[in-house]
Amino acid sequence: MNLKQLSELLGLSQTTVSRALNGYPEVNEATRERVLQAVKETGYRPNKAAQRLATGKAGSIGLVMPTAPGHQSDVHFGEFLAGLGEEAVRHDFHFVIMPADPDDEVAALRRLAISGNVDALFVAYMRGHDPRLPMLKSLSIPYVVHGRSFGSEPDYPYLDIDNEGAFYDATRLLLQLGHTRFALMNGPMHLDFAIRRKNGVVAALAERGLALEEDCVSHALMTDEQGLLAMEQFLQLPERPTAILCSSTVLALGAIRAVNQAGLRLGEDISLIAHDDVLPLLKPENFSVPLTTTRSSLRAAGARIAQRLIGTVKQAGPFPDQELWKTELIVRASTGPVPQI
Amino acid sequence: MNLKQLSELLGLSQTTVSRALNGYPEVNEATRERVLQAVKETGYRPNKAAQRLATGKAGSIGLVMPTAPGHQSDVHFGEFLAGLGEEAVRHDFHFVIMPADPDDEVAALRRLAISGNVDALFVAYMRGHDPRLPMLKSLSIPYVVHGRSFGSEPDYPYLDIDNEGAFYDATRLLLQLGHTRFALMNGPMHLDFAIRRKNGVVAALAERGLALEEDCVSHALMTDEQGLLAMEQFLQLPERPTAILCSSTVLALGAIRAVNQAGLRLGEDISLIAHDDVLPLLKPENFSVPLTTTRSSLRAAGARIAQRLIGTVKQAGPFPDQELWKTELIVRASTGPVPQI
DNA sequence: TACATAATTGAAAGCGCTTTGGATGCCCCG
DNA sequence: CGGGGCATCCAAAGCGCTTTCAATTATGTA
Repeated sequence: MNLKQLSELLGLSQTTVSRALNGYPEVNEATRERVLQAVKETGYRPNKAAQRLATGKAGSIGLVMPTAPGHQSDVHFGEFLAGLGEEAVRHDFHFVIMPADPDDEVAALRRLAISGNVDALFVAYMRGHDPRLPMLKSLSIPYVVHGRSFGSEPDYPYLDIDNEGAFYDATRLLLQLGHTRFALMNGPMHLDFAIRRKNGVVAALAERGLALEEDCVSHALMTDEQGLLAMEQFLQLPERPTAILCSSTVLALGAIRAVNQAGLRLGEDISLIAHDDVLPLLKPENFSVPLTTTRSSLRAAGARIAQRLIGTVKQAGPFPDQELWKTELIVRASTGPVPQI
Repeated sequence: MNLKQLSELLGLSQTTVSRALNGYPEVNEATRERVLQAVKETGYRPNKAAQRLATGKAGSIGLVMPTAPGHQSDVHFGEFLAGLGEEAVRHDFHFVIMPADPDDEVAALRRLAISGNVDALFVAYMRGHDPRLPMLKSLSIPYVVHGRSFGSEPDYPYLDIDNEGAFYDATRLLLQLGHTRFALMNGPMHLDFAIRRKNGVVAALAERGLALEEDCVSHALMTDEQGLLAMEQFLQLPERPTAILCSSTVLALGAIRAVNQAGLRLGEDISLIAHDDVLPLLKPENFSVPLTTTRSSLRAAGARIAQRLIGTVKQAGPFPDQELWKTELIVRASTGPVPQI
């Protein structure tokens, strides 16, 4: 059933039927009723491809999903998508997800943008000097970046959390508790948030004349396995750190295992603060020793970005181009005063 | 830059350019070269919407993502998507994800199918007598179901794991270890896999003349919180179960916390077997007491389903309509002989 | 009553691509 | 030397929708 058939059935022109369906005012209410009724009876649905071709609007936002046979799927991805979806469903928007080899992201994003398949793009996993940025600027499709790109002029639309501030605050708390030996379990070094978090730690330490030693920093994928390995390394250092900053609750999971296996007590021998993306799976308050965290909801960020993206496409008022969300520092039991030796 | 412009630039007809691009044989090799060269220089990309309208092929597979403000995002979803993506990227397929309120899934799926936006559908989270099945059958779009629907004639294309067999085997192992008091921590009761897993347990117990008491079964969302709660319930029963079957490693996470909090030792006082979907985040071998599991990779299932879906769309040979994957029973340290009292 | 104005409806022209059904020119063979 | 066969190429007709421009009818006013 297509528009033509439907309009013939009703004895109307395609024009009128189309207008009736799309809520244009210049159509008689009685006629509109008749059309709506017929739609209900026939189950007619407009062909999206045709609609898109005619209007240029796709009703969809596009994103690239890095994927490859060996590639760890990212727990955060699902949660973020849920946030996007929460908002998208209200506007009858959908997502076009282009899976792409992590090495091919720039090209994949480009293909997606030019395909005409999407109205707007969402971009994440930002790196320093991210090459996608100049490419996006040269295109004329709206986009919002989740995160930022260190080293690039911040003149692109983004939503980010204050990573530097979060880790600065966390470090200060630990300093106030008397800790002096710090370690940082970070995400992959090339990612923007990792750079900023490290800067936050370094800045807070510097205020006390302390430095962050190279062997007290790990950069790794955010899995619990890597957390375990990194913590094991830290625990073997001659000057074992007593304060750990951790870029994810997932890393913390492994780290805590290492702490336990070493016979140490979390919150007493070792203090740990992790960044919490509010993954439903891993609630810091549910850890056997509840975790002190810097918190910012990934899901909320997703919803907000969807709102901006969709709003822009629908030309619903201007949105702030740059947003920087503060994180909350929530103190639980994994932090305590530095142990007396 | 569109086809028309490109062809004018080349002094060729749209027909020829289109053919050159799509690999048709009736075009001079020299001409094809010229076209390809021009494409490279101009950066021309065909408009997907137009292509789709003309061919009816979208190069995409569609899925519905249940989502709502309160709705827990499912850890398994991301992993499954990664599996789909792994295969899709090879064929330049993408996904169209329609977020939908969980109560609106049937309608959402229908909209998605009729939209012309997708070539094939993927369907999951099957329930008993699932209403989506008759709807899908009435449409003429290819689809593959992940899981099955208890109570419906199994004449639809699916890929499922042998849930009943998995839990039957797991239960038998525990029986052999001498356990007689069993409990089952299951997923939501209306979901197909939950029904089958329960059946598996019941069947194995029945062979020994044992029954599964009602208060030894929990049905809940598969989060660690629910795992904790369910286990706490079990531990308070007058005849405390010594053998626990668990539908997910996520549930197990919470369950083990409850076990520890009660001062019991996993693998000694309490034996536990969990089903492992091979989530990268939660490796059973990394639990403080490594978990005995029934294993089946969600990611592999995703990849296989994508393969079938894309293969069907591309008419690349016939695929088996029904596939039932066996699970592996992997014994680790969370199971042991029944404790002597 | 006559005419300007508002309310409805339609015909037809795209949107950018694929594909059918010819054309055109060239080579080869009888 | 004429026509069949082949290699190339093209004009134009859709695919199913939106939207411009124009036509028709109903309404109101002087």
